[in-house]
Amino acid sequence: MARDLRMSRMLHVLIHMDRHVGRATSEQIAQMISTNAVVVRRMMAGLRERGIVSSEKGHGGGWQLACPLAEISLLDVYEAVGHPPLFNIGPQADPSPCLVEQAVDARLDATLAEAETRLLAQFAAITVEEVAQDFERRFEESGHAVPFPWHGATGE
Amino acid sequence: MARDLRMSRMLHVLIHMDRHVGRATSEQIAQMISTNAVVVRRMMAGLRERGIVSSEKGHGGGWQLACPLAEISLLDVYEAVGHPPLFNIGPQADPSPCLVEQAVDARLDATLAEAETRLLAQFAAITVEEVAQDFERRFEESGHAVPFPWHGATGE
DNA sequence: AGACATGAAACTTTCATTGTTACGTGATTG
DNA sequence: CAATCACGTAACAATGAAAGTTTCATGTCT
Repeated sequence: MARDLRMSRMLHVLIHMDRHVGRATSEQIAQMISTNAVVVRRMMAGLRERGIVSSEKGHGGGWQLACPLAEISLLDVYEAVGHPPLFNIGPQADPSPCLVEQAVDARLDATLAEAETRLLAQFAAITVEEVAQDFERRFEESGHAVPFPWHGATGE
Repeated sequence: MARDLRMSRMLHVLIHMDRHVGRATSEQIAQMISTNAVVVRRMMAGLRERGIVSSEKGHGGGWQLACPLAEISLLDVYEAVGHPPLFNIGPQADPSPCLVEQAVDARLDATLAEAETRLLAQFAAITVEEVAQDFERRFEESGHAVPFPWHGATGE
C-alpha cells in the first residue's frame, strides 16, 4: 500500500469515540473508517496497552475512551499504533563496508533524525482535542451538514 | 521494499564519480552500489536532464559528472531522482466525505507539509561536496583503509 | 445454552520499489 | 562495414510492508 494509515485512522476513530454514547464495537468502528473489524482490533491493541482506550468482551462489549481527548497528544497516538517509520526515503538499513557510503548514510541519517525529532515534537504539542475542535469548526461552517456520512448512523 | 533508496544511492555514486578518472559505465556504477546497470540508468536519467551528469554511448562511453560537487545540493539530487514521497505516514490520498476525517487529514497534512518544507530546506543547504569531505575525514581517520571495497577495483 | 464481542494466529491481497530480461539505437574500432 | 560496446527503454518478475480476510479460541451477558 501507499503509506501507513494507522495514525490518521486512529485519530479519526478517537474523535468519533468521544462523540459516541456507550461502547463502540470493532464492527461499528470499522465502518467509520471503511475497513475490517480485525484491522480495528489490531490498531487499538496498542492504545489499550497505554490506557488510552479500554475494551470489554461479550454482550454490550466494545471499545471506550479511557481518558479525555485533551490528554492525548498526536505523539501518544503515533507511538500507540507502533511508531511506524516516519520517512519513505533514506539509506538502507544494514551498514556498508564502503567508506563513501558510510559518510553518505551518516549525513542522511543525521539530517533525517533531526527532522524526525522536530516532527515528533510537533506531534507532542498537538492534542487530539485540538483536532476535534478543528472538526467542530468545520461542522459549524458547513451549516451543520451530516457530519458522519456512513450508512446506518449507528447511534451517534 | 523498505524505503526509497535512490537519493542515498545517487549521493554515493556522485562522490565515486568525482573520484573516478574518465567515464564510468553503468555496469561499473552498478557494482559500486550492488545493483543492476538498468537500475543505474533509470536513476541517472533525471540527473542527466538537469545537467548534473552527462552520458555517452558506444566505445569508451559511460557517465561523467557535468558540474562540480560543490554546486549540487542534496535537494537537487532529491528532485533529480524523482522527488519520491518523503513520509511513510499520513492520511490516505483521496478526500473523505466525513467531516471528522477531513479535519484530521487537514491537520496532519499541514503538520507534515511544514516538516517537509524544513527538511527540504536542510537538503538545499547541504552540498554533495560537504558529504564528500565527510568521507575524506573518515578516510583519514581510518588510517587509509581500503575505501571502496568492491571486488576488482575497476580503475580508481 | 446461546448470542455477542474481543484476542490472536495464519493467510491473502495490494502496492511501490527494485531487480531482471530483452531489444533498439548510436558510437567506436579494426 | 561488421563487430563490439554502452546507453535508452519497455516489459515483466521478485520483494517487502501494510492492509484485508478467514478462522478459531476465550470471555461475558441474557
